[in-house]
Parts: sequence; structure tokens; C-alpha cells
Amino acid sequence: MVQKSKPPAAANEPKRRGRPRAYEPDVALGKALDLFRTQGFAATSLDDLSEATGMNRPSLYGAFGDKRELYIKSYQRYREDARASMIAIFRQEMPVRQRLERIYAAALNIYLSGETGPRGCFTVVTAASEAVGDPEIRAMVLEGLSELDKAFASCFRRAKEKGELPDSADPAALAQLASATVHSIAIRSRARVSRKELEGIVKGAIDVMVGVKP
Amino acid sequence: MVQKSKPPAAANEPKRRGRPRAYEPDVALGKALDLFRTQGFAATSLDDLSEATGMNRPSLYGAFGDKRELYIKSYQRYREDARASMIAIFRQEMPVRQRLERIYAAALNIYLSGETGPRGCFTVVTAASEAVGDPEIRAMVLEGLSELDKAFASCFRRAKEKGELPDSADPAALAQLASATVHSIAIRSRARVSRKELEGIVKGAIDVMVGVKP
DNA sequence: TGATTTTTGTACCATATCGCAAAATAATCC
DNA sequence: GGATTATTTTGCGATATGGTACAAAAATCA
Repeated sequence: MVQKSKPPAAANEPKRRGRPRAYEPDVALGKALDLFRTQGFAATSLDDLSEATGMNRPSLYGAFGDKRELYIKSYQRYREDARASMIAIFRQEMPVRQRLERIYAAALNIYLSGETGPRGCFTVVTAASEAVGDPEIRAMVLEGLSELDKAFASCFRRAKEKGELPDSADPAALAQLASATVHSIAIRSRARVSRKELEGIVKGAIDVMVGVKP
Repeated sequence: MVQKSKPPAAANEPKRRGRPRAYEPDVALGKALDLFRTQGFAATSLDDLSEATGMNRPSLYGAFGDKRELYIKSYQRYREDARASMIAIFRQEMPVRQRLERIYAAALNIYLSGETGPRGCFTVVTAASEAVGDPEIRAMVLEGLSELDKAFASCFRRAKEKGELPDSADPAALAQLASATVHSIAIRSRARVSRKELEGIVKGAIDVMVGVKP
């Protein structure tokens, strides 16, 4: 039930008043996210979360609110992380094909990571469970889905402007296909389809979207 | 707690010995499937199932086994139904585009049906939840995924033979894109994306896969 | 009619679950 | 050192959960 031995004494924080926390909120949230990603909301108990985070239930409650709030915060954290790794890829200038390859490689790294096996995409997992019954969560999922669509759309628009794609190419349609490929490998990864096979799917999809590599 | 008033006296059955069942296994399984599809395994309690099926728990247990077995049987039932509606579309001869349109229309009907709102694809829902932790269920999901891949692949192969697709077309890659589109609309439907929008995604995907309609 | 068989309905058990109250602990402030 | 503040720890309580035992019920069989 102990998370760390020595607090890194965050230099910026002025001076906390009462008993010092025995956990770091960030790493605790990360552990919670890990659990939720693999097991989902309903199948994850507060005891599970307590054990994984190293915080007992009242502390968990105090820090993050109830189970649902913790789930939401975990999901937000996931989105931030995912967005960060995507933005990095979008910043640099490179050919479409290469950009797509990098995006999918990053996605696969996220989806296949996990000590107990691959866990897929948390947006997809959440869509498949809580999204139907919880309007607030559903709104977040929708946002996550459309964010990806938009990123791909801008990617294809840029490519078209640079002449990498024929005039007939429809960036919006290509973007939704690119997103669909992401959703598909997310699903398949949870069924333990091998990385090799997933990479094959990605390659085939890219070939159809931007033309077979010369 | 009563499911029907009059048993339809199934003409084929010879003569059952003891007290007659107060439920029809088929409709009960259908109700269980409905619940599992919307809520998932963990979030569905035996009480929920008992109420929905009109059977009390001991009867449920006697008829289908424990909760997990009931889930598995529900999933098998779902797959049989889905397969039946696909086979019908594959039997008739028609242009690829039309065949694809029909397949996606059938899929959307399944995904968007439901009294309390859209429920998506049960294979996808199961992949996103139980598949990671339960090898037997995972195997069934894998089979469901690859069955769809194969159906699409044969669809594109036929189209290529008939000259509807260019020689350069790769049926396997196209099939995986077609499957990906199915997965994607399944996910999106659970986030309550409108039917209109989903149909737009489908149209865009078909255009990319078999060429824009002349 | 009475024995037999199958299913239902009630009640129950052991455990898990979520959430919280209250006391103990460890730091700072004065 | 004592007051204050923030956090941990222990433990509880109300309910939900999956599963089952057992008697009552409803049919057939002889």
C-alpha cells in the first residue's frame, strides 16, 4: 500500500501544509488508466484500483472522486497522451505515406502495450461499453473520434495540395477510412491478433489510400 | 415473471414429461442477448437477466448454465443471426457496389436497432471487453472477425474476376478495409453518430474501394 | 388415483461492492 | 511545544451479486 519511498520534492510547489501524500497523483492515475483500459469500467472494482494505485479507497476518493469520475479522468489522461504523440508526428514535414506509417506505428505501440497483454484503444473500449449509457462519457468519446478524423483529413488535404494525391481524391472520405483502419486494429489487437498481422493490415490500407508504393 | 400465456405447443416435440416450461428458450436467449449487447457482460446482473427474460434465476441457470455460459450462448446466437443475413446477400448475383451497399445497410440495421438506442456490433463489444481476459471468448471473437474478412475477400475476388475491379486491385487489402469500415460504424453507432452520417461514411468508403460511381 | 418427472418460486448464503465516518498520523505554522 | 491542516488507516454499513437448496407446482405415466 505504499507507492513511493521518497517524494521527488517537486521544486515548484511552495510548501504543502498537512500530512504529505503517500502517492503521486500522476502515477496513480496512470495505474488506474492501465486497469480501466484492460478490464473496462464495470469489471474494475475499487479494490482493484486501490491495490494498483497503492492508495486505499478513501484516499482514492479524496483525490479523484468516485469511480466514474476516476474513469473520466483516466480517459482524459489517455486522450492527452495519445494527442501528444500524434501532434509530434503532424508537426514535421514529410510525405503522406511516411506520415501515415508513423501514425499507425504510434497507434500500434499504444494498443499493444501492456504487461498482461494488448489493450487496444481506450476510446474504442469506452465506446463499446459506457458510451451508450452515459451522455457525458459519450460526448467525450465522440470528441475523440472526430479529433482523429480531423487530424487525418488535414493530413490528406495537405498531401493533395502538395500534389501527392490525385485531384479526384476526397480527403474527408480517405480520412474516415484511415480512422476506420485505426478502429479496426484497435479491435483486432484486443483479440490478440499479432503485431505482424496488424502491420500487414496497415500496409494494405495505406496502399489503397495513397496508392501502392512505386 | 411470466413470459408467455400459451405455449405454441411445438408440434414436433413428442411429449415432455414433467412440469411444462413457462418460457421459450429462444425468446429468452434473445432477451439476454439484447441486454448483453447494450450493457456488456460485467454490467449486466443476473437480476437484470432474470427480469428481462421472465425466468427466475434457477431457471436461467438450469436452461443456460452460469452467466458466462449464457453470454457465450448469446454471442453464438448473435453470430448465427448476423451470418444468416449476410449469406442471403452473398447468394444473389449483383454488381460489387450494390452488394457492398446491401451488406452495409444490413449491418447498420443490426447496429442501430434497439429500444433504448443503438447498440453496435456484439463482436466489437465483446472484443472490447471480455476478449482480452477470456481465451475461449477471444477465440470466438477472432473467428467472427476473420469470417467477415473472408466474406469480403471473396466478394472482391468475384468482382475482380468479373472485371469490375482493375487488375491492380488487392482483394485481401480491400477486404480488410471493408471490414475496418464495418468496425468503424459499429463503434461510431454506439457513440450515437446519426444514421445519415454513418451512411455517408459507408458511401465514401465504397467510393474509395471500388471507384466513384460513374 | 398415486408415483414420477420436470420446472418453478422462495428463500437463503457467502462474498463483493461502493462509499463513508471516525480516529490516527505526519507535516507546517505560530 | 501546541494548534492547525492535510492525509492515511481502519473499519463499518448498506446493498448488490452470483449461485444454490428445497419445497411447491404442474404435467405425464401406470
